[in-house]
Amino acid sequence: MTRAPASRAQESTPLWLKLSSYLVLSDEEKSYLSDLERTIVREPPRTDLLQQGERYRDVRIMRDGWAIRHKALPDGRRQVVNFVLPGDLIGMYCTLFESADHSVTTLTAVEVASFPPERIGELFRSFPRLAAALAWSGAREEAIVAERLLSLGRRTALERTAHLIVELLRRLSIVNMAADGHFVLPVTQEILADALGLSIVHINRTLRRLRDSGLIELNGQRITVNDVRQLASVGQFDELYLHLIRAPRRLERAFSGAHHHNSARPDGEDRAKA
Amino acid sequence: MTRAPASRAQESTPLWLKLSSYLVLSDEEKSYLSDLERTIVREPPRTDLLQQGERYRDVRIMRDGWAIRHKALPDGRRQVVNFVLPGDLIGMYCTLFESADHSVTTLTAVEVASFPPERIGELFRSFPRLAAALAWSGAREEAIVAERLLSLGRRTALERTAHLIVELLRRLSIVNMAADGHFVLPVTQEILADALGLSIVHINRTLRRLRDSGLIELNGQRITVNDVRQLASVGQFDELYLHLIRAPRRLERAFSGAHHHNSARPDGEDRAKA
DNA sequence: CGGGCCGATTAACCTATGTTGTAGCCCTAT
DNA sequence: ATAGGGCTACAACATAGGTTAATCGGCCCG
Repeated sequence: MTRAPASRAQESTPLWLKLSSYLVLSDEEKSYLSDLERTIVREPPRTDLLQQGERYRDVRIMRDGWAIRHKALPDGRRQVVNFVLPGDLIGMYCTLFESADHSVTTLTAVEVASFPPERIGELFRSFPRLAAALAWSGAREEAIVAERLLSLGRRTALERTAHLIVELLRRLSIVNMAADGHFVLPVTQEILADALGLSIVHINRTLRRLRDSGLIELNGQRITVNDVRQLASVGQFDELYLHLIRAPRRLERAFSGAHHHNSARPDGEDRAKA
Repeated sequence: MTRAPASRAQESTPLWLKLSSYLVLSDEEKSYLSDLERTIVREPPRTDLLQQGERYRDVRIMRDGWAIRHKALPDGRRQVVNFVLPGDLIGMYCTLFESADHSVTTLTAVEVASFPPERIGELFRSFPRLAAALAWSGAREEAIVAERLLSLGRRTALERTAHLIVELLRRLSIVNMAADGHFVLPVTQEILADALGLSIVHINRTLRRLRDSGLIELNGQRITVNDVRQLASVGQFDELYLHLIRAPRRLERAFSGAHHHNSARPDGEDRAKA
């Protein structure tokens, strides 16, 4: 996790890790990013970071902890749209709207950075590659929601559940929060049910089936995936939609020339992935 | 709806109509937009404009006709993610990805404009308000998908169906394609089923119930909504998620002063914005 | 030590929705 | 006009998943 190469030893934040999986960014871009994460707030579990119908203010970056993005029907039925993990942005677009159409609620204690939306404009003007990386992150978020739509519409309960577990595993490993198939899932079965469009009882049945078949193990909030490949196949998981591949060449080309790097050797950048 | 104040009388394209519902745009912005729609292609029904897994090229604007954005599982099960209506963009973000994670297929004969992705960069530099309007459009698209997720996860078949009909009615009226509650729905029941995560038989039953209760009428592809209010209430439709309200004041404020309308040249890269 | 609450678990039962199969309609092609 | 394809329609039956309700184990708190 520690990574202090140059004189100015910045930590690698989850957002940085995530964006780095897409574009190799320069030290200058890194320090701008870490400046965006300067203002940090801590919140306890079960706090609303954003409420459906509410007017919106700052953009936020999840640095540590979990949250859910969810929507509710007037009669209380609820759908979890997505999980907000470290490195994810909250309310990136809400500035464009008069009010939010979803809520964001913390599951654990969290650490979030927040900055005023004007800085997005500044970023687009001065750091086009960073801007592209952020746009990528936003587009990926939509792709995840679309894939979940496919799950709810066309996958069975077992498939959906398997699919979600593999997705979380993949997303968490990018930010170094999962190692050899196990991670902490700070989530009640009710929330899983709301994420997968199932009843709480049926999620329970489904998890039992997955456990009985030896595909996963659960001890408290720790989940262990014994055979990722097989679980992925049960869930018809195809990671294409996560777009984990580096930026396409044509895009890199579009930026070369626009990009003024002095310290960031596009080749040398040893990625301290692990 | 006609709006040709200056010498150059351009037609109002659907995209223009849609963006106008969000921001009042200048004539200059309008003519840049219509320049983007210069290259026009016509395609017959059942044509793939984009295929899952395919590498992506140009950004496209739907000018006339209907298409669907859909994803498929290896075994053929399919989910329609969204309907692409006139004024909608296709593959706006796909440039950022190596390959597309969904397909887009025409339902009717269509007319689409297409332009190379580099122009997006140009647009962001020279026409920040237009850029914001496009970003709004993209964000709204995500909001629609999230709302559909809520439908599939938590609404019953009847509710979902009612909800979708009201949504289409609203979206079409923005681009002047629906009048007093009726519009053309160029869609088979199979496609409706794939959009709502239902079987074709059950969609049939559900439409029958809606017809029997007098809420809608169907003659061929023409659908008439007799009582929008009641249909909306059946579907628990709350239009908040369509974000049809004009841009928030704070955003307008951010742009006033930033907006320089006289030089549309791509080099007008002066530090706009506050 | 004893309540009380929250979440997980399971059983028994129920229903919304899926499946299969058949029929009819309305195009268009020949 | 006839045949075939695509779509709608609907009946009969099957089942995945929902509902209700009861139990159990932690954990907090007095």
